[in-house]
Amino acid sequence: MPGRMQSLPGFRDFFPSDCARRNYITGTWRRVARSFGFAEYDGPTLEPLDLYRKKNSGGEILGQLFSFTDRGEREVALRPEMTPTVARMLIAKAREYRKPIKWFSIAPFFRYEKQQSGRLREFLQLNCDLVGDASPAADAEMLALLIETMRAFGLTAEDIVVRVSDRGAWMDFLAQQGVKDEAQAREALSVIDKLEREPRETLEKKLSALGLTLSAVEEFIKSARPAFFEKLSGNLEARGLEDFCELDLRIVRGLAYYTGLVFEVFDRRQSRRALAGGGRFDRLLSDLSDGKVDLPAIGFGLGDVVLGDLLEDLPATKARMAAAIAAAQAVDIYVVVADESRRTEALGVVQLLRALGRSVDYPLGADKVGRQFKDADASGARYALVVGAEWPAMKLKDLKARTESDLPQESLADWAGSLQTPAP
RNA sequence: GUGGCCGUAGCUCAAUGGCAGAGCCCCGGAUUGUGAUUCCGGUUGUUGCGGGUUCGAGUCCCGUCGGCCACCCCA
Repeated sequence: MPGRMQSLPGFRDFFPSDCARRNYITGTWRRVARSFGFAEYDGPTLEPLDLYRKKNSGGEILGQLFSFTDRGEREVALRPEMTPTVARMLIAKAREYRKPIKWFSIAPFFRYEKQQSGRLREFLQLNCDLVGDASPAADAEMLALLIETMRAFGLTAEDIVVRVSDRGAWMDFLAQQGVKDEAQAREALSVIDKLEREPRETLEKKLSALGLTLSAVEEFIKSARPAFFEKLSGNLEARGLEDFCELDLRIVRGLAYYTGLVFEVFDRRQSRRALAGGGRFDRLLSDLSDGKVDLPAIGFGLGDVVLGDLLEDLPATKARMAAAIAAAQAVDIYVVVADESRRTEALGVVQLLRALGRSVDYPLGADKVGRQFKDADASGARYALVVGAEWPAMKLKDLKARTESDLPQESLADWAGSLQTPAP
């Protein structure tokens, strides 16, 4: 195959079944976010490169940008994350919205990195942010939104875990240990972030350079119980969601702008990349607006790639997804034209059913009835409506129950109106 | 970006250095008013691409592109 005919590495074609799968995921995201009273927003796919050069993003993301110079000599980049965009939007119009501001977006993002399991160069992400409320209740609400989003796919507390940590507790600990400088604290957190990945000697060496010891760090992780966690647990317990959350101070996250609560969602069974991550960024808006807008905020991102892999791997979530995809691709009714001389009447039936909101398919040409029933079956239709010699009556066949009855023309609209519309 | 494994039909895969195959899918028929399961027939192709070794390469070698995995980091 000629190279130009292939999609670029890390980019996906969405054939109808892939599109149905994608819509299942994004539709579920949207439904749950709206159920929490969040409003959908979006921003440009292409942004000025400077938006990511400022200190708000982590350093690593700069090296992963799809960037180029446009025809107007502007340096631009495809967005690698939503937070800088939503921060700009919030700073521009923070005063127009009652607080707390609860916004979500579902959008494609781009990162130039070598693709592998769970990582592509273009991916979708749900971003949810709650702005203008620094209370633990706001933290709990965001965690509940994240958990409910996962639950909506059929995931349980046995499948996934939200590992919760607190950068504030870490900063207190570091200050207590004599790490006062902010740059040093950030350096220490990046070492702590690698606690499970690097050999002990390397960690010891890096920590001692900062005036810390590995044993003190490990003791803190083991025994510290930040006060906020009890409130969080209580709040989630009231919703029956406490089993999803665990305190795990090993989570610190790479991005520089996080200030307090941070969290990541993991598969409990397999070692997999994080499904979602987020945290509190109470100073970001102030920093970016030079103090003009000073609002606390908490948010998270949930990507479609690792989540999709997990949903495929678990039998229960896979079956649920397959059913949703089949339903999304099916039509409600297939009209069988059993007698070509009744095609005019059949088209009238099709037109009426569609006007009543049903999805309807039918043969464009004079196919044999057997062929039409095969097509009806393949279309996923629950019902076949046979228009033929008995007109103005029709035969109505329930393709699932394999039963058949008569349907007079005058009853058609009532019947169509009585059909159950499956939940989206 | 660095390293390892892999690349055969639309899909899943087979073929000791010796005639490129099977199943699924798709198309047609058995069946001119009844679909899940049957039976028959048909198209699957520059073996990712380019070079090399060889009488002969899907198979061995080199390069390249693509995929998977690890590192890095993260959704």
